[in-house]
Amino acid sequence: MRRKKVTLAWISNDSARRASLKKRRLGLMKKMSELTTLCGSKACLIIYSLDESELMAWSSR
Amino acid sequence: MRRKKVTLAWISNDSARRASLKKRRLGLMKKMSELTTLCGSKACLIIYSLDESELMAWSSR
DNA sequence: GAAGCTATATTTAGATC
DNA sequence: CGATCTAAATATAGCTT
Repeated sequence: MRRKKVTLAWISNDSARRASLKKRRLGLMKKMSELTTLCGSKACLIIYSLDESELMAWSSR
Repeated sequence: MRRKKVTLAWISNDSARRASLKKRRLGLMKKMSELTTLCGSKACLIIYSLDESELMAWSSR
C-alpha cells in the first residue's frame, strides 16, 4: 500500500511516530529557512518531543 | 507561466514577497499543528516580519 | 490587494535495503 | 535502527476574478 492520506491523529505505532517526527521536523526547518530567506523575516521554532523528552530549538536569520 | 522552481533568494517584488509570506506562514502553521498532533509533541513558532515590523507567535499543543 | 484556482514543485508514508 | 527510494498527497507561484 502506498502513502495513505494523513489522518490527523496521534500515531500510536512507536517507530512510525518517531520516523514521522524526524521527517516532519526536518521539513518544518526547511520551510522555515525558506520563508526567512524569501521574505526577509526572522523566525524561531521550538519543539518539545514527548518521545525524546527533549527541547529542540532552531532560529533562522 | 506556471509555478517556477523556488529560487532561494529574497523576493524583491513587494507584493509578491508579502503574498508569499502570508501563504507560507499559513503553511508553516499547518505543518506545525500536524506535527504536534501526529507525534504528540508541543511546538512554538515566532516570526518577525520586516515588512510588517511585527512579531507573530503561535504555539501548538 | 485579498480570495480562489490549478498545474507544477515539493513533501513524505510506506516500502525496501 | 538509519538511509534511500518512489509515488501519492500536499503546498504554493502565478494567474484570474
